[in-house]
Amino acid sequence: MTQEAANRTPRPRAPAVSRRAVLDAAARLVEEQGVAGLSMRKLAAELGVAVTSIYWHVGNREALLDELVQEMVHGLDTLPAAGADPVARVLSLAAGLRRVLREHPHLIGLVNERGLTPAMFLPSQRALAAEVSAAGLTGAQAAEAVRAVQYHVIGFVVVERRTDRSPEQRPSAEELWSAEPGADPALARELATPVDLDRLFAVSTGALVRALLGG
Amino acid sequence: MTQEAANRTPRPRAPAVSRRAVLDAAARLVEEQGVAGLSMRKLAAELGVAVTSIYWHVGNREALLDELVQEMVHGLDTLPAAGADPVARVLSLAAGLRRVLREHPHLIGLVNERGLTPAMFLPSQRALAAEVSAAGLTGAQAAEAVRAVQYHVIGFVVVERRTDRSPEQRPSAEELWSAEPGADPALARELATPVDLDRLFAVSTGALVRALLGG
DNA sequence: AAGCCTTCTGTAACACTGTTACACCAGCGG
DNA sequence: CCGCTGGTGTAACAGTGTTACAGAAGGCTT
Repeated sequence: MTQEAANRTPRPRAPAVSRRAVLDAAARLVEEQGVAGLSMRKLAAELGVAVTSIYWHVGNREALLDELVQEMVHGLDTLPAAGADPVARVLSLAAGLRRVLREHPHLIGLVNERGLTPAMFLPSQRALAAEVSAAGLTGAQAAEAVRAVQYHVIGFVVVERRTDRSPEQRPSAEELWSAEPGADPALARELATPVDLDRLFAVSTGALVRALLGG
Repeated sequence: MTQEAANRTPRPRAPAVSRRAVLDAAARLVEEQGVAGLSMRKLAAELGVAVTSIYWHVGNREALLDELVQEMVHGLDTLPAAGADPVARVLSLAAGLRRVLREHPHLIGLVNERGLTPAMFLPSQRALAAEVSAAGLTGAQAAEAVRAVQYHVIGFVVVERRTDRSPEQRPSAEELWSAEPGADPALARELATPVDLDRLFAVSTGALVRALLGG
């Protein structure tokens, strides 16, 4: 009986912090310093309060993160699908999904650790399902197409996010490929170039969707 | 001067632990309990030695993990490509890459945090490049195909690994889709079914590769 | 043989983490 | 006035990575 009790009575004495304030401060900390940067003591200090107050309001760290994730997931809007044909519409959904995921870098990991992945991706899954149906696919084949696109996008974002975060890759792909030309020098030269993630996403997702939808 | 000095002289007094023993014990701990389960004190206790000895031999935790990852990466064999046509050969490479990644669950995260991704994936990238060239692609288009396949496979494995690890998903996809049939009941029924990851991988990768290679 | 120098180990501490047992204070209802 | 409930604070426990420092033991030079 922590938060429920607090909400029932209109507080006897003005509390130093509210559950809302704790959640907001925690969200800010996570956004600034990542999940590892969220410590109960830092949070308490930030709010000018003792640690035990935090615990009283939110239970413990795990519950706090649970709540944060719940709120973030509910804050995600349903994506609009734009375009004339189903392929274009699915691609716009994929691009939108990628954009949303990139805007919430810490979210994917948190969501999966908490077993909320299906809930989080249900809106996009529903939107994808509608477009896949419109493209003429049904049953198992349609389900596979939906999931294939989802896995592809989520996986891509996870990988590209890591590419972003990582500092200078020590033996960089550039050096490695410059050292070993291989059969096709033009290919080696290209692979020695930094990745254009936007383009790579467009190309790979386009290829996948067209193949799946038979466009 | 920790490890280098130790290797120069044939040890004056028989040391209680060797750098090798530390690395092996650490690898075992990581394999059993994950990266978070590797603590310097646990490691020392396991070896019947004080913590400072660990630090003397490997520097610190970060350097220890660095070394572990280096060894694991070097232990990865080059994948063989099997099949008649380029599409089949690329697919066999993709399947092999997935298999290897699944066998080392902790590796991907560690590698990326340490900026070793290009070094780790160079062998598979080279193999993919050869097959893509054999399929007739050149230059930028070939490079995009190589990278698209790589991102797809790595992303898929990351996502499916999380699916595995996560405990019971709280509002499971099954419940969610049973509650909301949508337009195509057969599709909803399929999406309410647990994912067959092997099949999904085969379907999505097959579609992607065929589209990229024009097969 | 004496002394030093390098290698390696141990003790004990610092600062940090999540968490909790416990005391306390203030306002409300009886 | 008394006690109950809501909310806060102090201080501790166990755990983490890391390090300053004290040693011990063998090889080297003098």
